[in-house]
Amino acid sequence: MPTGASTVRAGTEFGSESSWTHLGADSDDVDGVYLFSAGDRESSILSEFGWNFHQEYDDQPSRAAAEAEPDERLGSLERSVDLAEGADFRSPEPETAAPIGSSTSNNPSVSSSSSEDPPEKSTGSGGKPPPEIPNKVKKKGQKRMRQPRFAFMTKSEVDHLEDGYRWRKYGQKAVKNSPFPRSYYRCTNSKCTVKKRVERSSDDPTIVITTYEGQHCHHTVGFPRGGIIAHHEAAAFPGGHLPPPISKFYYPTIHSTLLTTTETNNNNPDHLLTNITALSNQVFTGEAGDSGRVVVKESTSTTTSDLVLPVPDDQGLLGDIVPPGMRSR
DNA sequence: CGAATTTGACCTGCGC
DNA sequence: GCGCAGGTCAAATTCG
Repeated sequence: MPTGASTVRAGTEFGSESSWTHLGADSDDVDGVYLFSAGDRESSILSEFGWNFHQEYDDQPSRAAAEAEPDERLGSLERSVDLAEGADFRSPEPETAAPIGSSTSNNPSVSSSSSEDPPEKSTGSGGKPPPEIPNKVKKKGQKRMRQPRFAFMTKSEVDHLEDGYRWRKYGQKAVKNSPFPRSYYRCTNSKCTVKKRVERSSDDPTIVITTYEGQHCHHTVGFPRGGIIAHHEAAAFPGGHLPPPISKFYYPTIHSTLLTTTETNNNNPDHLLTNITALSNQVFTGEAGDSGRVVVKESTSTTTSDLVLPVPDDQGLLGDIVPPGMRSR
């Protein structure tokens, strides 16, 4: 039983408030160093990435809205979101064109795309259409709009990571060039259209790639344990309806532009190493520090900077991972 | 018995 | 237009 997470621990900050502090950036585009520390910053940081969550959540709408700074940020955000296009990580940018910058003025990509999807989803969600109403019709002439996506690469033995939401599997498909199938899940909340895809990397079977699409319109149902985290996450991701309110070590994902590879070792909880890979080919490598933070170095062809990521208490670290055999079903 | 999962079929988008 | 691959549906099956 894993306990002494010397390298990774901390948590206190998590218990209460938290936020990311931008310590500095080496380059204009690159994120600088972010420190998780106080409460308000988070929203600003989020806005840094273009996330301005203020819709539907009364919890902290004012704050989010107030601090949200659309404009410039949005650009990158949306781009990242698009880049995150999970389906195929090989294809750099599926449809970057559309959303970027277009409706950014007021609605972050998130809302813009969602506004677009709902209608489509409604019919489609159900999916597809009852035989009588071919959705082809509606699709005609209009390219299917996708909701923002976030992809996470998590090193884990478990395919389906606990993220505080309830999911219902609605399909599974064999993936080309990969011996591992891809599973499709949909949020069980009838009003929620969020979907997620889970697959294992063909390159490294130990890596689980989870792609979230859309935004939750409700709170998490709660974590198996360590509800605080869930709550916290919700805070970290304004509105809590962002796809990523997942396990603690998904923090890096707050940087929506990144793909994260988090390694969790049930045998050695002390070892929580996170590799963050930006979709833009920027490579991040990280190492757990005993200061309760994970320092992530970003290596790009042009610059290098550090990202200091918060690491929750060790207990929780593994707690969110559902051990094999413990899966809900 | 209701809910969740499995799985083959069908639909859609895209490249050739 | 055709074929391929991804995505979704929905009936059947399994599970709690």
